[in-house]
Amino acid sequence: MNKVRVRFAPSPTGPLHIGGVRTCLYNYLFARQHGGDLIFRIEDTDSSRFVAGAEQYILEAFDWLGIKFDEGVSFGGDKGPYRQSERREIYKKYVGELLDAGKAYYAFDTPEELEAARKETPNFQYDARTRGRMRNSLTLGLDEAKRLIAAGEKYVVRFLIDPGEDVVVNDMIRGEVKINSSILDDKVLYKSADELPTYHLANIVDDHLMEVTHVIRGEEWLPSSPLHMLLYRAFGWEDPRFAHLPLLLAPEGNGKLSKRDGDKYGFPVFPLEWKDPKTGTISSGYRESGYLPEAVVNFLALLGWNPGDDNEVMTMQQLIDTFNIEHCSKNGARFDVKKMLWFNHHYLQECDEQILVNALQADLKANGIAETDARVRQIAGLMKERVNLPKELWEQCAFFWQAPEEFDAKSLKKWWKDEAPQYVAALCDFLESQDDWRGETLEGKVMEWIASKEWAVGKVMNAFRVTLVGAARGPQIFAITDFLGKEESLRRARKAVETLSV
RNA sequence: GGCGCUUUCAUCUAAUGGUUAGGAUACAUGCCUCUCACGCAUGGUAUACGAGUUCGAUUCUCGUAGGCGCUACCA
Repeated sequence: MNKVRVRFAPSPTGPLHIGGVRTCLYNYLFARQHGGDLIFRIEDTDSSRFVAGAEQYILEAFDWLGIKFDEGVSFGGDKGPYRQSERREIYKKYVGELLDAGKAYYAFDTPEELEAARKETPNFQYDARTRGRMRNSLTLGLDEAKRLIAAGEKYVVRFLIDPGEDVVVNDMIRGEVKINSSILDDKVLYKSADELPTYHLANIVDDHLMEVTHVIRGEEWLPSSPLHMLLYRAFGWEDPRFAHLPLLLAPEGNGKLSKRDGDKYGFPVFPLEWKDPKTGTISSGYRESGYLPEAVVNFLALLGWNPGDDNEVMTMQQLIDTFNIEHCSKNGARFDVKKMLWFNHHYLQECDEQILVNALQADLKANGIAETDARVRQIAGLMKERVNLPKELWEQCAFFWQAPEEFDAKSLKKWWKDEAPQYVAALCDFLESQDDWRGETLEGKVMEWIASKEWAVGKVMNAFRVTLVGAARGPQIFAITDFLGKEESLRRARKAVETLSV
């Protein structure tokens, strides 16, 4: 039994899509649970779509998420180089092999000629039926082809596909998928223009040379997997096992999850924030939006797979232990923003509070407030169960630093009834006489006092709360007075009695 | 258009040739309680449709419909 080796092989054309993150996560889980290797390969065979910084971005994203590679670009290994643009000579050799064996041929058709052919023939496909009338080494003859190449004419190498054969792909998730070779066109394997192969050739050669045992990728690759099978066969290589993962779908409506959906529904579709180097457009990222990596990983893992029992909250190690690729669902999964938030809320409760402190400090600074970490930590601990994202903290707890200027209409209607002003005024007088302002002691005193008056606790306390907070919300009231201190608490309460009774 | 994949609550999903079709999120209600939130409890909502096989189908087969993907000198 060979060692399990899988790879994640993105194209550096921009920020990594969250769907790609999930694909990589599944590869990682699969590799880890089998004691195998995860390889990081860069598929930059399309020189025209290369985006600077994308590779670094992808690396940083996985580092943040806690997904570790064993081998590949920036990780080393003895099967490199791991950047396809650095493997030109390797691909040339294998393209030559196919050419020599008559399993591939040179084609000289220009993009314009191909365009014309498509226009002329509906559903034009470069294949057994049409290659005979195109400009290629089959119609021109090999000598003429060689002459054209020597004369510097641009060409591509196409894979010669024999029609009428059923190719069976044995998918670990879907079982046997049968596709007839007639529907495949003579795929371009290599282009002389940039001396690079296309994805199809590079991916087969690399997977073979890097001894990849399992190809776990998105469902969009399923239709071209028979082509890949045929390529393995043409080289006489053993093909790896395949698993085609269901796609991530937009939260509503049609299609797969796209960048637009993120804008539309207000959630990130990228792990990290990305600034487009050309347009300067900024796309939000999970990290910068305040999502915790554990939450993102946990949520993503469950989008298309589940452990078979009722467990949902799982650590990376638990995911590794229970992951089962054959248990993946076959149908596309809609991205549920609400559940993502729920996971984040959950992990926020047990995360390092310094994360919350930092987030809140940033907003305090932005509002010109200087505060010690210790006091901010006190509030963060009080407020975290009320938020899904750290950035919601400030709007939820700004009243700790800013006395209310306006009062929530609904809260007033419910709690600021006729007797309210006199309750609060009397309470203020009582509080004025208290020397021990610590929350715990104050609470007992106040409760006693309210009881002695035979007033309803709720009516008094909520009226008081509204004067302090500006609304009927927030944590335990003596936690608030504790933080505000005697002077500020009384100032707020008295002022509110004044303004609200006018 | 062609080819392929797919179809269980609103969403992610579990399960089985015989179950009251389970869980989670969301939603609603109740409890807790000085409010909000948390937590706890409860509740409603699902096997796309039509045939066939079978004593029995949500499960197996076929068809229909819907969804999705691919159909480039992109990956």
